[in-house]
Amino acid sequence: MSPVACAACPLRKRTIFTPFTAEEVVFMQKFKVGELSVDRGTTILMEGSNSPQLYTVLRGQGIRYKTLENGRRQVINFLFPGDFAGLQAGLMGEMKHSVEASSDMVLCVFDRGELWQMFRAQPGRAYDLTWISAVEEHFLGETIASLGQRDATQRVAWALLRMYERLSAVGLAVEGAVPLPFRQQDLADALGLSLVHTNKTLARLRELQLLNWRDGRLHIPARSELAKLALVDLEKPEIRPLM
Amino acid sequence: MSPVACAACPLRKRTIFTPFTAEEVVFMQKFKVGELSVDRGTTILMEGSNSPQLYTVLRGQGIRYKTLENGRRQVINFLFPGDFAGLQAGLMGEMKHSVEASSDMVLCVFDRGELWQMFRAQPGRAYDLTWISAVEEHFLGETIASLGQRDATQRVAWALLRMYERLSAVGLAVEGAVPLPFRQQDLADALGLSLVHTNKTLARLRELQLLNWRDGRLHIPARSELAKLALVDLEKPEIRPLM
DNA sequence: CGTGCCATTGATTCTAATCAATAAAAGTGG
DNA sequence: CCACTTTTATTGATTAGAATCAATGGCACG
Repeated sequence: MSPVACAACPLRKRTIFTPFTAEEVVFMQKFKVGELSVDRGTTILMEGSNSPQLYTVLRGQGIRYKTLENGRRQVINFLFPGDFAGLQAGLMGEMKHSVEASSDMVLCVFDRGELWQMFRAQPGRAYDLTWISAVEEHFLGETIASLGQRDATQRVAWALLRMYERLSAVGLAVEGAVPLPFRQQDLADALGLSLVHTNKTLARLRELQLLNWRDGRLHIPARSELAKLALVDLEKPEIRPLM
Repeated sequence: MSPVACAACPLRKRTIFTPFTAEEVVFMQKFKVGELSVDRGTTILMEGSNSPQLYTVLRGQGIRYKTLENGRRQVINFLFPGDFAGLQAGLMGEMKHSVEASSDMVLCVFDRGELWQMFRAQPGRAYDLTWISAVEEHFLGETIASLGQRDATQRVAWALLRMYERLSAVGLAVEGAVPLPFRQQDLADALGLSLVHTNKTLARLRELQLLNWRDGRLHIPARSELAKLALVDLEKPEIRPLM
């Protein structure tokens, strides 16, 4: 498929993203050096590597994870359309986690070498990038709070509700369901739970009619019920910039 | 005490921080609008508030935490000399966590209104700010991995070792010990453990002669032993900018 | 000298991990 | 297209690590 022009970017229309000026669209079009299409299962960025590229997810979903000395894997978070990846390598010289595609994906590719130029010539875009980073920090803080303070049921409810809301915000909800290509093992590794316990917890939430995740689709019949259980405030979604 | 001139900043000499150019020192001196001295126990930033100020910790230590719907508290991380605070309010309009002083503290104060000016006039400093944010993201990712994949003993060892290294890097180690003003409850809330279990875990690590935290001082007799237990790679410290 | 905060220790309970086995799908190669 | 392997999901039985409950001691402070 031919690359999506920034002027016609389907994500930019979504209200969770802050608007671009015409000038910014022009700049981003220059900044964008191409598109990367990968199959499900592909490693896009590798922990410890020093990728020359930065990415914005255009289509598909993935995971960010890191591996500990003892071999255990922690999924840091999930990657959805509109998410930015590769900043760590861009600024700190190497990735501190890996990124893998959980479905087929398409990513906008930016040249890391141009990053400094962006800071000089486009302070507005630089500001937005910092903002993106601050939003990311915020979400990681939420995750820490979940792992530290929520029990298994609340954690699973919290994670799936969050993903449901995020995917809805980029227009992927169809009849109360969103596509969710992850494995139960991925969720377990994200929440610090064993696979077995995650499975049993999902079964319980399904019994309670609070959610139904099967065949790669997540159905949530009653958002607010699930939100109550998950101790989530169904606030208006966090508005943030898109890169 | 009279304010510290940026030119004479004691932190800037530390090798964990990237060097400033002479021009940057001049700019920071203008950007710095004053100093804030607070007593132990003071709330510096409040979750949900929209502070007009940004801070860099000059002296003392604190905690960042958030409170869940169920009243439980999660300590997101600890604040040490050189750490930057308030960016979330600066960019997203409100703080997503609170910041409290765990010892008496002195902070450099910057005017949030000047932030945008910094992005326009000092792309290098803007770049550094994004870098700081990326480093923060990295550490939060590490924390997530700890909460998700390490058991109680490893978590306590990991956290205390990390704090020891960080405090050493800013010159606070004296005879194998660093000042650590936190309560056991703070550590418990940071690691997602109960106070009782944290206390018992500390006692066990003390028996093993791996660490000794008492009277506000943390002694670590054999760093590498503790690192092995904590599954920590005693790499060279992460170099990062100072704001 | 009482009150409150923080640290410590023992006893008990329970959530989630581990172990084990099977079922259901999805690829793979001849 | 069908045997065969691999991956992913499900369920039951047992164990273990950490939470909760409960009580005490040491200190600082008004």
